[in-house]
Amino acid sequence: MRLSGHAPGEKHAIFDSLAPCDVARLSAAAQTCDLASGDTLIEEGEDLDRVFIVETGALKLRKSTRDGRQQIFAFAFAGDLIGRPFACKFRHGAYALGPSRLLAFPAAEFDRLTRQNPVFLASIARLAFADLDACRRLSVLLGRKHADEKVASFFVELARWQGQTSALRSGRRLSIALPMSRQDMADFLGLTIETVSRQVSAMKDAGMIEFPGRCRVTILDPMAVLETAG
Amino acid sequence: MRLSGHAPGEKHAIFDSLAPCDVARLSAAAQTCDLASGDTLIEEGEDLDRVFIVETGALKLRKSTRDGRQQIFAFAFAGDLIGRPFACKFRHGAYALGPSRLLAFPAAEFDRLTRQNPVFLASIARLAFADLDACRRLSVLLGRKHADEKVASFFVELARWQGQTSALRSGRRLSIALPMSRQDMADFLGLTIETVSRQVSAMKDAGMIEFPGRCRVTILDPMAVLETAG
DNA sequence: CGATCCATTGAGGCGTATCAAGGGCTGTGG
DNA sequence: CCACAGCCCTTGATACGCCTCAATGGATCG
Repeated sequence: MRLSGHAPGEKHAIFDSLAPCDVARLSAAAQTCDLASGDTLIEEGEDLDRVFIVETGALKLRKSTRDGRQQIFAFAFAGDLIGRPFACKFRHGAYALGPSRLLAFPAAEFDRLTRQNPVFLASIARLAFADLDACRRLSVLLGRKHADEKVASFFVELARWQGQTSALRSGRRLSIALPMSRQDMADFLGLTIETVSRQVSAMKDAGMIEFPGRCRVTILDPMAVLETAG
Repeated sequence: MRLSGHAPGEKHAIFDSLAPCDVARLSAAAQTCDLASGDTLIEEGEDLDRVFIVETGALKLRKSTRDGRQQIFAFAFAGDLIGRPFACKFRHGAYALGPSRLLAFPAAEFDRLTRQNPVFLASIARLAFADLDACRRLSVLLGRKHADEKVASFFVELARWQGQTSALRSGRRLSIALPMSRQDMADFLGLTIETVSRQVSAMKDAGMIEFPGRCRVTILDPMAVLETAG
């Protein structure tokens, strides 16, 4: 995986501020980590001794209550960072949605970079603020939206995660990868799998979406989806 | 307000990394901002041309849907930062819960400090990560907890906001300021005011809490509250 | 081709929202 | 100091949306 030389828009442009010697040092310390569908990358409460960059595939980030109810608050796609500096424990689990490959860096090495390279630190801070904005949007969804709005919002977010927001807003039909199960959608939206299924069927019947295959969704009427999302 | 010389634990220790000349420059640019109960500090979508530090009082941070449903995702107390670097718009409104005093700094000045002082930037990043953790806890609450668990969790968070977490976990009775209305609690918990009122009454009847006055709550049985919070 | 897992659909119940009325602070003015 | 007004807050009755439980349907993989 390239650690530098990315376009400014690309997600892991975070490494572009690094000096060549730091890139070399990081690359030397990096380990590749392959996961199969459903595999656990980290469990809630595990020591944060490594940070990860998703290279291919997708993961879900999830917290649980003591009695096993689960809430997904984010999905991680290629280029996304899992882990952070200044922390000693993961406060959430991370699980592969499908076959995925990640790069793992020692947290100590990562922390050193944040301390020595302010531009790198600024990139990390920007990521944190972006994650915060996403989580606050999720709060509005979870606290104040109805099931139909939640499911429509899910497809809007799905487009965003894959850099398709402007394509969606253009109003033209749009096909997007859907690597997560109905259960994952339910755990993200604070619903049950049955309610998600019913709402998805309703949107299908309304001609807003269709499913060319299990792992793909086509937004037939982006404007209607955006409108329903609220 | 002192901008430096704080104990490491204090919230606005973020300014402690600043050189004396930067403190002087910030102080010179700072304006005091007094709000009465219910006043608007900023509206959703407003230009982020200033950042604020809460000096006294408390505020609610809130997002709304187009049709007026509201979700509070955080409260800001003395020492808390409202605003951020690297941004051009507020994505939320901020409203005073009671008489409050804030310090306002030009965003440009604030941004300059983050660029020139890596230790200051690191403090801001730590704040962002702390806010992110809080918002993720809120996601679990909103998506997966029942009304009774939500209200109990609210009192746990209330203690946390006021630095009383360890006092709460000690198990001894504890009196905390409650500057927000039932409506604010409802808007934070994703409930209606009536449901909040019913759950609060149930906790009162169960001997878990009591109200010495409208703006104060006494946790009579911290262990029961923590247990109910889940 | 069958087994398995995931998704869909249906029936019924529960929890929270909604609608409506009454209670009790709190602050103000007589 | 008391009376009154206004605003929160509380409590009750009912409705509705989502959850739960149950069975069927359909895709994927051995």
